[in-house]
Amino acid sequence: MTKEACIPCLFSVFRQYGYDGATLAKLSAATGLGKASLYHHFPGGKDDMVNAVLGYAENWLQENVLQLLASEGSPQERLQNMCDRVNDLYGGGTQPCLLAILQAGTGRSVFHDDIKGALTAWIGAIATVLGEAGIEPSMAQQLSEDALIAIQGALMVSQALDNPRIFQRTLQMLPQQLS
Amino acid sequence: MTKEACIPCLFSVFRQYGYDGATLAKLSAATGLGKASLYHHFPGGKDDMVNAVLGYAENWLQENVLQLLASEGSPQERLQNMCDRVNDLYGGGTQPCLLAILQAGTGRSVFHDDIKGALTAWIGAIATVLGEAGIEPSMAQQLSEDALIAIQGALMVSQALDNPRIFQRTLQMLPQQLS
DNA sequence: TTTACTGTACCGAACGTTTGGTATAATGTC
DNA sequence: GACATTATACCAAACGTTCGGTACAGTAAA
Repeated sequence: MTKEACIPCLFSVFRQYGYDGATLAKLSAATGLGKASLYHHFPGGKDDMVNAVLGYAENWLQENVLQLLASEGSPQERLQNMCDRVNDLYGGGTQPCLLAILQAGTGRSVFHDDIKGALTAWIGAIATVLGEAGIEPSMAQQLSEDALIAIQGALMVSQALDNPRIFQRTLQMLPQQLS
Repeated sequence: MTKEACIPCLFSVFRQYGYDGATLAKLSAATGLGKASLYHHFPGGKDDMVNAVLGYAENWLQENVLQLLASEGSPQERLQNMCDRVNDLYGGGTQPCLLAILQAGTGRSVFHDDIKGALTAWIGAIATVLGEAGIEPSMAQQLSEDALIAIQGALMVSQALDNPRIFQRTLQMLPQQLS
């Protein structure tokens, strides 16, 4: 098990249990590595692992969402493609958001800047697409924020109500709602 | 310090740090009570405290939101009043949501039914108002879900971006967006 | 004297972390 | 090719700390 290969395992534990809930025992079981082996790859401990997982998530976002938003095709097509990727990312509304669970609560603020940066980049990428669709910048910014509000809110409500359809419906309405 | 009086203190700790992050040391410091005193009032330990805090929150919701939605006045007025209360509840977008932080992550599911019930009641109360405004039931239900999606999503995005204005703007647009 | 409540001391268990060391494969040296 | 050395990946066990929780003596009020 190489370091790169075990990061997705750590990712799934952190996004399911959050920082405090993700114990070394769970992380060890998920990766198949002993605690000491985890410390071999991540000398900084849990914080080091979270940083690696956040980098992994940001990289995924960059390659699967941001690049796609900046690619060819009509704005409507690109937004629709983004929704498809987002649906995969969150398991059709059944999987929590890593950024959301690490952000939850104002208590821990160590990873706040990372989360803020990732969300800002995401919103900016959508705003650029909307700008290319002829929407004025301030309105494009606001609509992009609304898009992420809808995604994150629908994720929370869907999981609280045990109803992934709410999330899927929200994603489905998103492209036309943005124009 | 009576039992009732210390519940708001427990509330603020749980909604700031979540279940795992709310240690007995923090709960003791916030209430000014020793551990023995906390266990005198809440023999069931942390779970007991969370249940009390959830009951407190549900009661607050009932008296400050649901009753208001079912009161007199035009639908628009009642929805506007709800938004004002919600703005207070979440400190203008600076305070996390207890339900959201306890719901975060699929790991812990002990309080899931409580959270689901509270959210369902809230959505139902909004849907009733929209019904009285002449909106057909299925559409009213969907719009009400969208309202909670907007509230919860805006709360998360606002706090991640350090920008409470996003939350306030969302709340401000909510009444007209529902009709 | 009874009842309600609280502070102190304490417990076992679980926590994140460190230590000491093994197995293996690659690298340098003769 | 044979051998010593180094680097990497890994683990069992233990470390000190903090966790949630308990036992008990003491205080205050009725």
